[in-house]
Amino acid sequence: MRLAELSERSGVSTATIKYYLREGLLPPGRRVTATQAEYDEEHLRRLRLVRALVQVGRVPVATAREVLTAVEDETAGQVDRLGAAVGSLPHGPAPAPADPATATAEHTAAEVLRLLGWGHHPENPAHGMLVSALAALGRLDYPCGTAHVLPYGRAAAAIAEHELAVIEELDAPTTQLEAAVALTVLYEPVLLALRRLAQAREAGRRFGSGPETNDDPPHEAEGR
Amino acid sequence: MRLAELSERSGVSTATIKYYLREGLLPPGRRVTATQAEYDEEHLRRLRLVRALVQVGRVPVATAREVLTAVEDETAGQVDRLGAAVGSLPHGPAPAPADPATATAEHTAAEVLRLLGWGHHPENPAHGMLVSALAALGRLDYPCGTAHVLPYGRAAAAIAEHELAVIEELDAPTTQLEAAVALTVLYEPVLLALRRLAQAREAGRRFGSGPETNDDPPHEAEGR
DNA sequence: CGTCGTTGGATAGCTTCACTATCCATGATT
DNA sequence: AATCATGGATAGTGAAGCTATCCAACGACG
Repeated sequence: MRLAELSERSGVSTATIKYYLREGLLPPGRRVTATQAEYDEEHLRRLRLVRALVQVGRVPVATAREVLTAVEDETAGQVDRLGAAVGSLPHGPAPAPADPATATAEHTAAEVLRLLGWGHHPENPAHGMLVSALAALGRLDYPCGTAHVLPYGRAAAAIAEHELAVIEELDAPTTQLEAAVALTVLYEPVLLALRRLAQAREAGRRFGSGPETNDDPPHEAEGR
Repeated sequence: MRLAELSERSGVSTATIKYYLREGLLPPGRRVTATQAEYDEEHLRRLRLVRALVQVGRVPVATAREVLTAVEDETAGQVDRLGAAVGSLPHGPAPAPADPATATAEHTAAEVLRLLGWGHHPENPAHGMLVSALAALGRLDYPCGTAHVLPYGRAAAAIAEHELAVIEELDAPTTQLEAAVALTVLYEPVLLALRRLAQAREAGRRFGSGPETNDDPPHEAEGR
């Protein structure tokens, strides 16, 4: 298909597709003449993925390129590629080094990780993300001790277990890697949205607002 | 204290503080002469809060103003103010209205909320956030059915329950509201970072990477 | 009292990001 | 052959989040 058709089928303007091509987010099309190129279904899929990462996952364009490059890096093993890809995702500012709040946060983080039985991996960008967020909370005197953070860790463990199970029963390894990254990014807003909805419900329940909703979940079992 | 001291104590440049004053994120100082103003501890605290929301919570400056304004709106009840404040937090693009993927996502969302026994609140911005994320997943043929989303919902419920308990045992009502907003925003990176760490550990465990860490947590029981 | 550095308000400028619009040589279509 | 579409190169746009410059009024000091 031509650029125009790619644009129509994806709902992305040709100007934007050209921009993504320039930025290396999409591989160039198969050159059919000196001035025309041909794109296939794979391009369409990739374009949709990029779009989802950028718009839904709020990943910067430059970062998306890094992430997708890491996924396709043939020279590394699966786990390393996944680590590299997820590691280049946005992870906020680095923690302020010489700050007492940072020191406290480091300590809390280490303690939580120990209690959860995950090792201590300060080289993981997510660790810095955790520490700087805890430091910001500490600086404002908000509760952020081990006991406060642990429930989040337990919830995260449950989620990760579920996610890895889902990923394992997917198709090819390449697809699997891409899927792992896509699910990591695209389920973030799902999780955050559900948390906000849960908060709203819980706040309503506790402080009694407007129309009460049913208190017990009606579910009996889950069916894929 | 003067602007310069406020700057020094917060680590934020005077230029940036002036910018926040202009944007209405900080209330103006007490004017002591025609050309000089005096700031107090409350300003310092507020500045730190703004900084945390903007830098750690990735809340746009304009949005932070709306959120903080809503928190201080004396004309509404607690739950409404909280709803207004959290509702003006960033929530991604609105779901594409005439898209089949959106329709499927709406259905999944409704089903999940039903199974969890939370009502259906399409007016909540978090609901749109949930639907557009699910739609993006669906468009890419990634698993996003009810059974896949439900575990996130359960995790969110556990988290929200913990959070409301924490908020309830805080001080004054005004502080409580501000705390609710701050905790909502500032625990987002905590949760996401822990999820990524949990994923990394789980991936390592399943696909056997590098130095294995202890498999059982050293704690004895969990307190849900 | 005059000088000189400091303060803080106003204004304009800068940088990054994510696109978007224009040009134009070539190629396809009628 | 005449006209329209394609796609690469280049420059421009607008929002966001600061940052730098001016400048009149203060205020501490000699």
